[in-house]
Amino acid sequence: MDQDKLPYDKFSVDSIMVYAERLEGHTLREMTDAAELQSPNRRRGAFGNAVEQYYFKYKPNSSQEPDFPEVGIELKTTPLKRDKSGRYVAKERLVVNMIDYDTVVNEDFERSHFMQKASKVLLISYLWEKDVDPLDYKIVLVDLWEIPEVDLVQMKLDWETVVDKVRAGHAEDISGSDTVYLEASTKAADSSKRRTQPFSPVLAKPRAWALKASYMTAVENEMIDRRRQGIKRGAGEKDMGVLELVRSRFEPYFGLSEEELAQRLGISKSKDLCARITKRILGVDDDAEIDEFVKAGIKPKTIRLRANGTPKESVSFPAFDYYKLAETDFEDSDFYSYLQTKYLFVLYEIDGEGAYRLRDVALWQMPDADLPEARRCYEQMRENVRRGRADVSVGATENRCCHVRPHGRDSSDTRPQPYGPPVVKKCFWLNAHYLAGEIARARGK
DNA sequence: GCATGATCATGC
DNA sequence: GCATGATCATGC
Repeated sequence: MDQDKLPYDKFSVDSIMVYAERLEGHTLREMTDAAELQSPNRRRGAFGNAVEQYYFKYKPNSSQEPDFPEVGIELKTTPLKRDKSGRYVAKERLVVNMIDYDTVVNEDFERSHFMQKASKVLLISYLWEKDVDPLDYKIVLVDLWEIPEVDLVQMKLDWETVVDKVRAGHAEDISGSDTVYLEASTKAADSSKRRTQPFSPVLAKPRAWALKASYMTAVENEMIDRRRQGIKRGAGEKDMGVLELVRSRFEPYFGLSEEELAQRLGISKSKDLCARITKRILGVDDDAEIDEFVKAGIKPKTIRLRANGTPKESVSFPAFDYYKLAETDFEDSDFYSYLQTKYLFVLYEIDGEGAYRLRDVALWQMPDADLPEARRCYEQMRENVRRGRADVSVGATENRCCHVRPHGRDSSDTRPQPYGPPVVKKCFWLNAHYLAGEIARARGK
């Protein structure tokens, strides 16, 4: 391709951005002469390639070089979709670059390969819609993105969590659930592809640095808001990772009983006392403060522990729909998305007098290694529904991680099932015993 | 102490 | 009025 014919000055960030921003509010069909994309929807990345090839007029490459090498800018296209309430959410994580286990162990975060790739990104977000030709995706946002100061601390913690595992010779134990904003996400699901690592003979899955979807959702919405209002948000002075920030909020209240907390925070004693205490301590009423939380997609859960550290109760999720269960694969299910969520466990422990005292907080997400077991529970219940036996649950003794149990107003609160009579509402629960181990692990870190 | 069915209480 | 998070109650 003839360099002289580029419709922008490749040496000028401004020129590139002015040209790029013309895309906003339009589709590729409107803005390029691309008549068709080879087998649309078929190939992943068809949209991104088309942007590079037909709009910016350069050949897509997968080399180490930035896409705009003269100014060190990386081009990233990424899909947004609308959730039930019409808000934009990132459809997927944003993959940055492959992790080379052999070299990453010698890097430091600030000068890492990841930071080189992620430090300056021309982000193009488009609205993904089912059954729509990629040429007709509407481009929602075009902006230059750099990792915000306030996010660097957590990002670095995430990076080091992963790299430390490689340094310890345990690249095969890396899990996407280890981290908060940045994750080491698996590439190539098929088990034939495995990579060597420097400090162990064990082969590990190939992984790439990626910004989590929940993080991208926050980033993109913030950019969209900012563009709409034409204002710049001043960066705060947060110097802590999410867990440290949250813990520091809770710390003054550790050791207090529910009654003492209620009194101290001016809340009446009720069944959702713990939830309200959590809200109050987190300062949910104050938008700016919970920002960190939303960005990380973290959901609080109250758990009361017995003296031996076992939760008094299992933890429930929303009730499921029997029709939906019958026809939805595990990976596409709500249950799966609940398990892909990071939770803040707010832990109360019973004392000698039988009063529950706020003891600790811990971040938890189901480890990838346990997903197959959860999947087994899901499939077993799905099978029951397909046999017209939604009344049959999956017992806590049948599955190491989770079980199925009623979850309605009362026994008359039923839902229809596809092949049998209506059955009381049910949902998936995390086994109290499984949680005991997971909580110990999460707190041990 | 544990498994499981049943129900409560609040917010939206 | 329902969905949801949380907890109670019973039987072994």
